[in-house]
Amino acid sequence: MGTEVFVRVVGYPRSVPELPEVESYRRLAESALLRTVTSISTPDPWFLKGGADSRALGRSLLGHRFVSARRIGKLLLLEIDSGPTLGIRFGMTGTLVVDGGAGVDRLLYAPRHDPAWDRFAVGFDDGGSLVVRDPRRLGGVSLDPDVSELGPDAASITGSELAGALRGSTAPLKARLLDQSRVAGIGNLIADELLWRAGLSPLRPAGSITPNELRRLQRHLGRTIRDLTARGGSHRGDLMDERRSGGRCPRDGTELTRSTVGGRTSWWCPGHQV
DNA sequence: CTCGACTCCTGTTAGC
DNA sequence: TGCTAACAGGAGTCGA
Repeated sequence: MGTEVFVRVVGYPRSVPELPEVESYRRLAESALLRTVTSISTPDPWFLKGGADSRALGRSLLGHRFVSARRIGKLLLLEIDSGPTLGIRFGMTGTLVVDGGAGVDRLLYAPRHDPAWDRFAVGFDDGGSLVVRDPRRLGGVSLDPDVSELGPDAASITGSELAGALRGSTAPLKARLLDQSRVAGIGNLIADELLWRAGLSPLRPAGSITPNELRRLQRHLGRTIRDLTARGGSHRGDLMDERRSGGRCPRDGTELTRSTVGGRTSWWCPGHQV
């Protein structure tokens, strides 16, 4: 290969690890199953959470194999053949890299691959590797992460579970949907896309959602996650390109409103989201 | 218990 | 053109 084609990535990196991204990491991680770990790299102590220091990780991983890759919300769980389970959170900018290929979005931060962004890695006896790459260090790895605080997974939540997650709450609807202890897996981009599709204002008190609206929300939640997963990421929503100052509703042309809800920037259509 | 505000982190970008 | 401050957001903590 003589010429390196240098593709400049324009704009803010848009592929934030929400449910679709982590699900694709999970599938990728399946290619790392049943391979014996012979080395680990933990260059960033900050990235090791819940007391999972280098020594504990080495003891749990060296000579062992991952036997299953599960996901709850945005948490990836790699079960080890014996002992604790490895938990991986990707924060805002994390990606999973197995055997040198990028996980979900090769363009995220590509082509720059600062080696310092590799916060955690295991090497296999066949020469391959599993690497967690996270420029902004908001992710982390842990052993036996506490999953009891996570709500039902957004991809498979039932209507009654969703109703229970919203019932009686005075918090804004979107804030409740972003609360991982209520529903696991919804991030800021999916929340905006979902509420736009369902025609619901992010500011509505969660407990004010009527049974009809709840059914609509439930239906659009499943569809939105399926759509975005099929399209390749949470940034592929119909609303995405308009999430900016001066952006207009793709449905009715109304200028979008920007609000801060649950501490997150929210773009929504005051015309049809009520 | 619930909920909002604040904090962590650092690459990117808007604005001077 | 170069610099700086604001911004992005998942998750944990804290206080009202």
